[in-house]
Amino acid sequence: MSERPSRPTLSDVAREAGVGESTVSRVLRNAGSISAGARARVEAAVARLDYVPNRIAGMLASEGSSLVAIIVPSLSNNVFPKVLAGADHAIEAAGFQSVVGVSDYDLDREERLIRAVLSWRPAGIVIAGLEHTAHAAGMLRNCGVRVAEVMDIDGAGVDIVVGFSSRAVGRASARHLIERGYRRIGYVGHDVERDTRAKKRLEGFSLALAEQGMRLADREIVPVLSSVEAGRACLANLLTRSADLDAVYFSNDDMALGGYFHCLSQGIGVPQRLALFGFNGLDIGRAMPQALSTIKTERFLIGERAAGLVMSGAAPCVVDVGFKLIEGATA
Amino acid sequence: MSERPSRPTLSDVAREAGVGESTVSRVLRNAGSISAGARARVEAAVARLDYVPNRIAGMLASEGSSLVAIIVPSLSNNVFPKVLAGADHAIEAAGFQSVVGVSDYDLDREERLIRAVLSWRPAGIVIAGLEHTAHAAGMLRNCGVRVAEVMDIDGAGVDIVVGFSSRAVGRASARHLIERGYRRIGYVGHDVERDTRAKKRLEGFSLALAEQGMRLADREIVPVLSSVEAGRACLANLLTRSADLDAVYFSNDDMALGGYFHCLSQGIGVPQRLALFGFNGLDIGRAMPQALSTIKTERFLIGERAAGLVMSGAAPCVVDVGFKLIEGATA
DNA sequence: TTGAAAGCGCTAACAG
DNA sequence: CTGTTAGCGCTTTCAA
Repeated sequence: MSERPSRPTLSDVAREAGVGESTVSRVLRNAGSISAGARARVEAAVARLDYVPNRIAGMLASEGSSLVAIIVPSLSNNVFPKVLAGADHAIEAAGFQSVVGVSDYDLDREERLIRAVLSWRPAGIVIAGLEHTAHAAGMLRNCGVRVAEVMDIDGAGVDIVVGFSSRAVGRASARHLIERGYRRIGYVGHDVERDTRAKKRLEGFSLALAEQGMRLADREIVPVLSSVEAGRACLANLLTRSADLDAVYFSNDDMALGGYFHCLSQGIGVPQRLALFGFNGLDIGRAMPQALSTIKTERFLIGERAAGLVMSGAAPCVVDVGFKLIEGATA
Repeated sequence: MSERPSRPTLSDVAREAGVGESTVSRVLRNAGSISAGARARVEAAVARLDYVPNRIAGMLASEGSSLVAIIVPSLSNNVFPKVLAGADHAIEAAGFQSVVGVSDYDLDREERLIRAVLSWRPAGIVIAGLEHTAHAAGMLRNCGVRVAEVMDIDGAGVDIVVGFSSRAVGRASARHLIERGYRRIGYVGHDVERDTRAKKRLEGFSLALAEQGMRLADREIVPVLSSVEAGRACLANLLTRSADLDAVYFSNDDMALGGYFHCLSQGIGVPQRLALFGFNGLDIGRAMPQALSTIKTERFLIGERAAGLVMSGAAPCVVDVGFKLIEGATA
């Protein structure tokens, strides 16, 4: 049974430096005013003991958390890692720490995650989307912690909301295709039940078509996460059914890239024979032989802004960061 | 000055339920044995007060952390988000929480992150790579916290190491190309100074060439993060200099995909005229018109294993999860 | 400018 | 099975 040589504590430092505990605490936090001598002695002691403050104790004593929770549905494509990176960037810059949770697009799991992170008494929560279980929404509303819901502004938020309108994205996409003269438009998408933002894009898209007296000619939706492979397979299916489409709207760039690959391998001319339109504005789209026509959003910025707002205690608000239509060569 | 209606505490629950604090603590943690009646009363009180335990206090009291820190260099391509997802999966399953840090491939920043997460007294640290500043390595060694270094086993680890040999990856890649008869092989890569694993792959690759009396015919390296666009531009540059190459080894799949796009747009036949070989085994490679020849690694698994090992208090070890060469259609 | 002391909310002996 | 009682390591009055 060996004694675990537990780390030095603040009172060890105080003893070593020959000062009181509160003095050590003050120099560590740069608070109050300390004499040069005391400060020097404390700093020397800290160095000598290789002291690392225990923020757990600090948080408990001060009631002030310096953790910010980030809850995202997935890390499998580039979208949420970017949001996470942006949020973490702001969080670290503020001297806070990120605690993350991944819900796998499962709202019950998300609820459990919220409960779990709440037990860490975070300074704030950044969470993707506006849709939550009733209970989760209640917790977010009443937990006394600032929350920023990100990536979607189509709906009612609990507190701070930072994102863009998915419905507007869908509408803009449809208008672009219509303007370009496409008339027999199909849709290729992934799990619309779980990815509510993809669903909203499709709603906006359909609405804009309807405004012109048009409608989707056909659609192929697979109940899985988006992926390049899924996009390729889906477009293949769609075209066997509806060979006469002149354009396809994809649920996102990954799916669209898959569709593009299908066209390449089948010798389907893009966009003459078939136009393709995506969503996200991933960098990869710009490097394709033909730049992908898509809509770009600022995911890093959204994460950064959201985290900044929750930490700064801003008033509840809705920040629409907008989006940008990229006229590529595929539509 | 309004009173902040601070959250109910465990002693509130105890009072409400008419039991002692430790009883509440026991039912909350499922520890010891409690009478059905007491348990019921406590549970009712918890529900009535909407009580959320304060794990900050819990950690401080029990000396047992339930945070695990994950430090990665980047979240910009799919590689580390996958590792993170794997680690987080194991961490959540164990009832722990992930705290993350992103070092941006900057070792000084990484050192600061280590110091920061250490102040949270995590149960363990999962960190990418074997290379750290001297000071960071010292902290990892002496902090009394289990650490798992991931994604690389070519070098000396501090404690637990989970990954694969980048040099072996490079060697296997070279052997494959040699076997296939390629003789004028070039290299296209990204920032080798910061991405030490890419550097090790290149070393292994060059070594294997040397064993056959061969050497890289030419190389094009850009001092930026890898990206599809960088890969495309680099290959273009390389080929203007060395038009007679018959194969190119890329620092990873993103770069290789960019190279493939260049070939497509220039009508360069793959692999007849130019063979391409990548690294990572991203899903996208399988959906390309011609499947990308590459080496696949299990990133989710690596994160999961690493987190599992640090949390379970396994003995220091090196776990080589290996890799798999994927014979695609590009080389 | 400094130190002493009282907690922060919880867990972990230790008695009953 | 259950309650009482010390702390965990730090911050924060409050005096000095």
